[in-house]
Amino acid sequence: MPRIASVLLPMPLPEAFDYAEPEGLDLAIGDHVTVPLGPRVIRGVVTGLRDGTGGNRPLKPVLERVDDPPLPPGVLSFVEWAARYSVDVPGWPLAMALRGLRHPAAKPDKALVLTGAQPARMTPARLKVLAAAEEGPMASGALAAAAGVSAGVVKGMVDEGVLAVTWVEPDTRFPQPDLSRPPQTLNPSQQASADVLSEMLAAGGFQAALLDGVTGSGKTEVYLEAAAAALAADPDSQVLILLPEIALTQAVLARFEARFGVAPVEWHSAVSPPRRRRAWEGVAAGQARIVVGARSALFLPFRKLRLVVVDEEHDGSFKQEEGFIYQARDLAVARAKIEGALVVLASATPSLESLWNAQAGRYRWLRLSARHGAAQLPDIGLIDMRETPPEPGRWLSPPLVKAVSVALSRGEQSLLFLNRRGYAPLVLCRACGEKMKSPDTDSWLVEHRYTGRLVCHLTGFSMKKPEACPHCGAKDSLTSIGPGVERVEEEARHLFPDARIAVFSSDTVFDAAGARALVDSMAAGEIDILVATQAAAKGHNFPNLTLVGVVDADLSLRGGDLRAGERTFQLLAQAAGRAGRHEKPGRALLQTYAPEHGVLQALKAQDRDAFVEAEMAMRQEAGLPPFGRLAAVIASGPDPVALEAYCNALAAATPNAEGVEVFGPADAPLALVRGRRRKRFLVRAERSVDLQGFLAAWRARAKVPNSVRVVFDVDPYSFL
DNA sequence: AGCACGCCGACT
DNA sequence: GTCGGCGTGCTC
Repeated sequence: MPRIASVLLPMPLPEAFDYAEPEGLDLAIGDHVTVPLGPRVIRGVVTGLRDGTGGNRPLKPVLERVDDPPLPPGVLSFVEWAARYSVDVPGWPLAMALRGLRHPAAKPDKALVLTGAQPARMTPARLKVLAAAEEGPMASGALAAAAGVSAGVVKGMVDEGVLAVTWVEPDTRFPQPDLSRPPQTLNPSQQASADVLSEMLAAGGFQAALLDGVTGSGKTEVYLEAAAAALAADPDSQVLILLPEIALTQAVLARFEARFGVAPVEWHSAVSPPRRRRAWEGVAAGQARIVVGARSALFLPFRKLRLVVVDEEHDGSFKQEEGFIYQARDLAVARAKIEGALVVLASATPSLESLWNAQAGRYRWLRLSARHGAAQLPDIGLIDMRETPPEPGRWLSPPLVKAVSVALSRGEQSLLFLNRRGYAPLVLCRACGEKMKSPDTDSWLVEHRYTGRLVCHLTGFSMKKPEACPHCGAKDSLTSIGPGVERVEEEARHLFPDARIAVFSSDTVFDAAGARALVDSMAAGEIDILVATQAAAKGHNFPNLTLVGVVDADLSLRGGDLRAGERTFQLLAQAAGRAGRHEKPGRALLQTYAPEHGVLQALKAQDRDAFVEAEMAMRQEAGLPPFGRLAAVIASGPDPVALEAYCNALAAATPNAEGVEVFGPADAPLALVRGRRRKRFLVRAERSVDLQGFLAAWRARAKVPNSVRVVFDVDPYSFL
């Protein structure tokens, strides 16, 4: 009976294509093959085999099997799962899974072996060569060096037929971890956590744990012992440690080497293609047993993955925002589930999602107690705006202004954080009290002075700021109420005319390059005061930053960007880490009208549990993650008219679904990227809703015109 | 993603 | 009169 092979190709095709299996090829699932696709020949992977022929339409045949290590079944399931989760084609995650194979396999090396023939004349030098050659095949240079003779001696023996050329496979094996090394000394808290992880490993099957402990509590030692346990339990088991790309430093790798006697296998963007090939093959062969990598290491072809650790699991860089969009922390859990492995999420400031899972008992919650002398949060002060208010029409209170000027006088940097774009969040008429609102929602229009417009951040509606009140007709009566970053910048320039001041928001920074440039400039000390909505997003490290002023702490607690509060907390925790290491102590000042509020008290008291509880309550009330689910749909294109038309069509095609709300289209966070205008929809769904199903149905309903590109982003992280 | 087929401007 | 621009549509 002839067979049909389903072949998945690393391309944006909606599904695997069927090909006829040629007689005698005897394919297996996971095999790499080449297949004809239209006029060309493409590499793909066999994902299914079944009896049959093409039927009415004859199938093209698989051309040949490619001699690369087959993809293990877990990877194929994972690829499929990841595609559905991300509402994207399976070809993209497959392409990620094949990323180690772009470089050709290592070719065999030339080596010399003894033929058994005796040399016509024996010399001391030749004797030494014979002895050295006993060790096995060796390259001629290495043989001469081993024997301590010149290359001429070796060449003479080859000419005489005493040595012959053979080809040997290059030794691409990785050295094995030394599991006989003594474990590290752990404190009781660490030991208890390590013991629990060992028990979980011993129990086997998919399980998840949250390893939760402040900086300095020794999370790394704990998961290193878990790794040792996983490796020792089974000689074929493999361990994957995921780290944020920036954390993959030599110092971190050295800790692994110190524990296991060998360097771990590295996998990140800076690894060269030949090394990637080697790592990929080592992982596929089950021979690379400890892999330390960035998020894309998740797609490696592990055969017997027993432990996955996501260190700094709260870190925003685990969210891949371009190309194939995914959240590596979430996919790590999925991969572990597929492989029946233990997944450990580790952080000093866990994401609310993970804490929620821990609270619900889905993740085993391991809390490490702080070590003596561990870094504390920075000195956090609350400024009661009722007691020390700013001057009318100003937003920086006297204590904060003083702190900034002290930092300036010491040559240190300040960050003024206000999570609000534009100049003023509200414009109203002094004469009649009318608030300027968006026509189709009830939300306030935000004044932008850079552009002179009033903008609705939810729907994208915008209008020129009118001269007269549209309601009562009074002239020059429109007043800007409240601060945005533009207004705080204006005030800072007024207060500190000589300081170097920059603004970081999506209105001043349009693309990744701009963001990079501004962050670098800040890190290099070229900015004294950074007014920012966004800079805290990805945990940048500014060594000379000693003052963080939160202009409106109440705002970041009220919502807007759902992770604002979390990031504020993480920012402060990060400043704390520095305060412990530098001679300059970090300091945070939070301006608030409600210093008695639970979240602020929790921050001031450095009580994370109280902070989390309050934050959870707010998310729950707003139906935001983890209590509800979010997705963004971003459409972009060079032609604003075509883009607008497509967005309208997409809006009209919104499937009807219970428990799902769709907002937009509005201008996207980065409204202009490389000449392409961007629009965004936001989708909010209840947890019970099949969000991916909804999005897939929606995506299928509107044909995308050529000039427009659409991206579906499940669980988005960028909001500004 | 590639690559072909398909209809409208400046050139050996 | 042709060569070629890249718009759109398909690839088992």
